[in-house]
Amino acid sequence: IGRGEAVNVEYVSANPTGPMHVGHCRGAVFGDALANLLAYTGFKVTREYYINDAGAQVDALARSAFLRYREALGENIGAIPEGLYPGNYVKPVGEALAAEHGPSLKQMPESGWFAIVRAKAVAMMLDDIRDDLAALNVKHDVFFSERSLIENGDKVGATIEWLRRQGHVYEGRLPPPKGAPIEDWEDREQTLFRATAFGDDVDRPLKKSDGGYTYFASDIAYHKNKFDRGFHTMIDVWGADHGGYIKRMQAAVKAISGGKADLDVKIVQLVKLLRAGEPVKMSKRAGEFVTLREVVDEVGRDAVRFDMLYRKNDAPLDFDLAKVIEQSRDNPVFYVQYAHARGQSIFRNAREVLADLPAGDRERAALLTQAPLERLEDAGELALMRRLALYPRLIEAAASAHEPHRVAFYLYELASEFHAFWTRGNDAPHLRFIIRNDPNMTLARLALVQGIVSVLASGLALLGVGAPQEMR
RNA sequence: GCGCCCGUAGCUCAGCUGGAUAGAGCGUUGCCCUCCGAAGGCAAAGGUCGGAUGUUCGAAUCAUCUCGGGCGCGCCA
Repeated sequence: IGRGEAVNVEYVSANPTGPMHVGHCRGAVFGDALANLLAYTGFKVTREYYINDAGAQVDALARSAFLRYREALGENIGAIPEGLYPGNYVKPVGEALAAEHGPSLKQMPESGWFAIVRAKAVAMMLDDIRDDLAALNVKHDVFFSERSLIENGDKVGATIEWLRRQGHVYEGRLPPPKGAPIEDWEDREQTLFRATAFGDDVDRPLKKSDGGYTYFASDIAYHKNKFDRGFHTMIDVWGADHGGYIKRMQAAVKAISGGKADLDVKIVQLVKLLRAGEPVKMSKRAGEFVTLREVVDEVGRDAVRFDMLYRKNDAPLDFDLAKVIEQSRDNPVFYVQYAHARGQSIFRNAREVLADLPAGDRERAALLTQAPLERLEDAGELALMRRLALYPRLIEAAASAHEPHRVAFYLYELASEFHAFWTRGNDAPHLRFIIRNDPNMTLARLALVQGIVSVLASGLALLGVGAPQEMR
């Protein structure tokens, strides 16, 4: 269905100010699975990570790193001040700076060391993030730096001027917000994007009172950059707290593309982390939080990925560390993987009846295309075949709706029907997959199993979840 | 006040973009292994799809309104 159309999928919005925490992994997994799905259905997908390395937060990181640097040189720095990052993960940055520069940075004024320290800190944080993403099996093609939009020739300013020439930017005043009262509200003339002309509720500011660009302004420039690179279909994956930002970004994409590009924004809701039903406590104040890595190390990436995808993206999600490693039916990951392993075990055992059954996946599948499928007449077999036949349409629907969770549910249902039919072999031996005195029937059943195993493996691969040969 | 998301069985959630008596897991009740395929399976009970109007031959699905919950609402990203 994609017909080679270029699609840009942007996901993971972790600031490069620390390791990824659990809150990030849902968007990461969702975006990754969606990208898989689109690539599988014929789109030319570019997976993109937008690095928010231009705001005040990375400045705070730089100051935190500088303190750790002085600490690494033997200074007693005391408590990390409010507003900076107190976490221990900043220490290696300080140590690296000390090893690289010795005491020389300390002798400089802030204007001298600041850019150096910030660049080093961001680079090291980004390395951590890449490792975290790899642990989750999440891939990106492009890491795009927000800062690069400003420093390599002011692309943000250029975009604003471009929009101004189109009549979409003007200097004006905004009414004060209706919601929570703002303490230091001052009515001032500012640079505004005419978002209301494209369906938004109010025009949006592009410059801060200190003269810098708003985040929105650089985001417009970024999306214009995507459009200029040839993307007419863009998908952004954001956290729930950014919901109010959708309209203005869609308005901006319309404006910068002259209506030619389309932006779909997928919001992933919050993940509540539980252990056996009890909320997992985290103390942000101490700079401690549950990192993505801790969770992956504890329950494995298959469980994290499947569980995150076994729910609509716009519904909140409870993630129970104890439940996802349970080996039972109420754990969907296990249940689906078990079905795949069961199918594989049939192939292993079938050699007792069909000694010349090829061991290779491909060879066996080729042989089974000759199987006498007309002998599959039982209601359970027919149901399974019907289910298998739905797979291509299910994939298309999931891809065009941008809803990977449909794949997860489908796999669960397929696994369920497979387990049910398997169990009927207990009471009705003629329904077993391997029939000792009837190699032809065995062949037909193996063909059915081949279909099931192939579809399970295919679907699991789209979700980025492993399809094991046997359960341990 | 405004915008967006959600509301389906006791609980957690699906519902294939409008189609037939609304589904699954958990929980409850009752079953299926002396051994060979029980990490599994079968069955029962349980729902005015938050509510109201409307569109339609037909609505959990679309529209309007309403109630309840979540998120957001210059110069944070």
